[in-house]
Amino acid sequence: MNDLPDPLSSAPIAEDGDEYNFCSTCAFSAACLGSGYDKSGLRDLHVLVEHIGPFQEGEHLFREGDAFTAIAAVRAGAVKTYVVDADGREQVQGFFLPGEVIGLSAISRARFPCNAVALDCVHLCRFSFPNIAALATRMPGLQQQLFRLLSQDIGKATLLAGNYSADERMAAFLLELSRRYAAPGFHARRFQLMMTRTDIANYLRLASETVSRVFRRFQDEGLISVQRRQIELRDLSRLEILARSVLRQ
Amino acid sequence: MNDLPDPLSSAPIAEDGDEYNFCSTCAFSAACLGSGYDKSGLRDLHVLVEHIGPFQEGEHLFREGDAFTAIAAVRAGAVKTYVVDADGREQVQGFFLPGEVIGLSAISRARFPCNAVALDCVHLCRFSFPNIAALATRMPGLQQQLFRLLSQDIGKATLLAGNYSADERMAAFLLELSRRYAAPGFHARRFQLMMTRTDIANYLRLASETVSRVFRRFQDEGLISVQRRQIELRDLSRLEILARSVLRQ
DNA sequence: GGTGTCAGTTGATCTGGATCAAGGCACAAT
DNA sequence: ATTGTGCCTTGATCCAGATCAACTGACACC
Repeated sequence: MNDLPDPLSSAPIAEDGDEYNFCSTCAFSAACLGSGYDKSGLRDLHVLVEHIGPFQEGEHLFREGDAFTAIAAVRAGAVKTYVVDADGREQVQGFFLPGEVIGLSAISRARFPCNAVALDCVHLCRFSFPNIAALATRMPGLQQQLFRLLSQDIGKATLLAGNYSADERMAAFLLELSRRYAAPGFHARRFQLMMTRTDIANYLRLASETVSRVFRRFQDEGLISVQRRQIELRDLSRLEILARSVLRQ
Repeated sequence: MNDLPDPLSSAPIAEDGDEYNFCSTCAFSAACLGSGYDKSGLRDLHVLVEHIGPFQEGEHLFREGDAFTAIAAVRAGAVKTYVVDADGREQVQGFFLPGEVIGLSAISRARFPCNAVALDCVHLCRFSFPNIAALATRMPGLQQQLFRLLSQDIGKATLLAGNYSADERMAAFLLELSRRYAAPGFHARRFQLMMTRTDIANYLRLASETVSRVFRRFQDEGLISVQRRQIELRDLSRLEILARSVLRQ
């Protein structure tokens, strides 16, 4: 098993006698706790958070074309976003782990450009976008955080756009997952894949058979150990060499 | 030749006796002219614009790793952004035409994640990012516009991440160029490619030979007519059918 | 225990596009 | 005119990864 920090635990923030319970995975906590925040803004942010869920495995959080009203941070569980192309093939656009923010790509057209589905039991922190944008005008730290998150997603999308081999993609994918699991305190080298081989394949633009074969070869070469969905990264430095073109540093 | 609107012309904006000269291609004009803007904000935005250039063909606007201090809208000319991967191969990330904004992907790390080079004679409108962000706290319309632009770029990057054939990619590329040329008033169906076949290939993750062959085949099939870098789209509806999976609507 | 189902594996074959190789074409410098 | 020198085209061959097909293994339900 993964060693999991309790994903639903909250971090109480004492402030002048008031106390706000931000969930520990909320992506905006940092912005709010940053220096120079507006005290009443902190209260407002707390008020406009809505804890929603649980969503069961397979349940949709939103669908392509739905009106966009809110972004959401994952509190617990994992989410897959995808579109279905003209020929009915699924293109996976991304996976979202605890602490990560979903929905930023919907801002520009005010509609969700993709579907989002729970890969296991998912809890979210929901933020009305008009409200959080209004609040951001009073909290420069929050505005900065939003700009940062949006900008990060551009970079993330650019990664898998590159022209890379199956091995490079897979190594980058595993290291990326590792980094992102480690961020909120999960184990960096042993983790549970929450998606099917087919999902991974659709994300990396490979066939699922190729995913199987690369896993097998990586295991035979001592890079990883994989058993069903349990992954252990056994040779980070060789994985990093494989992934260096994709991850660029 | 393309029929070009004068790219350096300015749109004078009369406002209570004051008059500001925003260049006609400046991507923020719209935000500033939207309802509910702050009058002094308009003045401030005007002040923080810096018209820079010209950059000659081949000259770099910035390089990977450079400190990020400003975003820029293209006033005239075309820009290519790219990275060079571990094996020395160039990966083209995007092309920027008049009216489009460069540098948004640099916000999150405060450094440019790529190189930008002029493809012909380029003029820019430069906006200090700290200043424009500060101004955005007073002009909700400007903040919205920034969010929109950032969000749009996520979608743009997601497009070419998909798993598409050479024909689909090329058709989508041509239609996308057409749409983007048309936006600031250029001819939508006849235009000049400003980049080499190799650039297009690196952008679409193809070999330049493949780009040549697809052009030739598209021409033989009556979809386009191409002569050196002069392109004419001759059958938009068939191109749209080819591109429908990529462009998704 | 049987049997359905879905996820994953493994092997055999096929193919889209890459790579390799050889010219061609437009334009600049001598 | 001659000789570059990029850029582009065209043809021949190759190969990474897709596709097709058969099978396995885990788990749920009767």
